Amino acid sequence: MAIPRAAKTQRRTRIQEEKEEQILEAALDVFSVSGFRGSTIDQIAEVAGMSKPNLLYYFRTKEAMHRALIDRVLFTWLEPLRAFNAQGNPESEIRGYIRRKLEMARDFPRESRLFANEVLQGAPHIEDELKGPLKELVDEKAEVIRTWAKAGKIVKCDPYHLIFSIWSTTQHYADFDVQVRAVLGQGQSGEGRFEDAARFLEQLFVDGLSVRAKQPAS
Amino acid sequence: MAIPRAAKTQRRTRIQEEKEEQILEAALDVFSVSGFRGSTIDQIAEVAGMSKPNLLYYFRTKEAMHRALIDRVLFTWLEPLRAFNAQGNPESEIRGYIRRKLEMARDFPRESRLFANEVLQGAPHIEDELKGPLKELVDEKAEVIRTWAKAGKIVKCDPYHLIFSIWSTTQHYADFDVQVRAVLGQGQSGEGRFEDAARFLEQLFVDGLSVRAKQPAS
DNA sequence: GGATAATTTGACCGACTGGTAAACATTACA
DNA sequence: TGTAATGTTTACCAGTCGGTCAAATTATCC
Repeated sequence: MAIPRAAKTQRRTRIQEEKEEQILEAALDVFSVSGFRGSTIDQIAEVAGMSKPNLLYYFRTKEAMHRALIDRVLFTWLEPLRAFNAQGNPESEIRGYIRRKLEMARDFPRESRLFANEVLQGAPHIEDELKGPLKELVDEKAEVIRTWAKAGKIVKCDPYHLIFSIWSTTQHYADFDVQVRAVLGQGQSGEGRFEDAARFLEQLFVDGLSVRAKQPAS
Repeated sequence: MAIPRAAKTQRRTRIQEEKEEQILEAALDVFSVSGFRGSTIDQIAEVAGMSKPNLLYYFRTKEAMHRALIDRVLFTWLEPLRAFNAQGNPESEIRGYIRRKLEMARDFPRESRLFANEVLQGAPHIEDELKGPLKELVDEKAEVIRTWAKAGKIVKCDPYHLIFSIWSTTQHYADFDVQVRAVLGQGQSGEGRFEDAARFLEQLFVDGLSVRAKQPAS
């Protein structure tokens, strides 16, 4: 009898490990483009090169595949914000955060789009994660930024909206990639656009928010 | 015989006008949440309070409904950018553009999400519009910004990425509304968040990019 | 090599999908 | 008021959906 699905002895066989990886890879391809409702198990099966019942042997439902993907992505997606260091230099911390987020948009666009699709459609599967772990992490880092501002190390601004704007500007290059390419045209659509973006965002956020280049009140 | 669907005499009856409006309103509700593939005609019919065949009497296919919506939204969505005036004062033009975009995110979030869903999923229905009219408009306005920078009225920066960052930061409040609310928590989730966002974005873009508050090279 | 467990598949199910046909109801207008 | 055009609905269709099942195949371990 076959019951497994990562049950019984907790230990997963080599095949289980490989196949689950293979399935999640395919699921990421499909979910990141069509969202949960718009994706079908058949599509994922075809991309994964396996039969549909075989997918359902490893993940009981379509929702279980999505869930597994989301959990994995959510964790790595917050890594850059977690690395945000209160003891560091404000300017280089912000610069580093932007750089890392932009690199993730470049190197893991599917993960970004999966997340964007989910939030865009009302986050029906991850509302708890947003209100819990995410909010706590942002609250913590916002406090750091506020402290820097109070100490005069950085211009005074709303830390939450600062974080939102860093999220949106960087993820834009993954989520709205088609639009960015269309507007930039054939010329600048190579990977050079990420370097241009990095330069611009650094100028906008770092130069714009650092205190040293500013007068107290114009 | 019934053939109409806005054919024959071009002139649309009162009923046609009303019903088509009613359908598009419902379609916007549904498409903006689930995207094209994830939405069903039955859902739209239920929201519209009409029978499915009745919808299909006014719009032959699901695609036709989507098309009609996209066309309408695309036009109004670009209005703020079109209003961007080369003769105006750079600072107030940018400020005004941000304000208008933010107001649209607040007042027409469904339209923003419809568009975001479409682009996110690879823009299969609007690629031509992006590469044509949109690109031309952006090219034109980018040239304006570049001129301002050359004349020293504004800090030198990549005009395309400036426009991208205004798009992304403002639309973020419509597209990622659930996330924004979750992070801000019960307290700041009222409409006040748009005022806070406006204040922050103005600070970031206007103060950050204006020349007068900056030293030439720190 | 054989028993046992793990894996894979084809056939299938009921619910739902986009869309059609044709009968029925309503409106506009002479 | 009659009638032709317009608008609406019920019943239906073929294809797809998520998911099940039992049989077949393969890996594992003694």
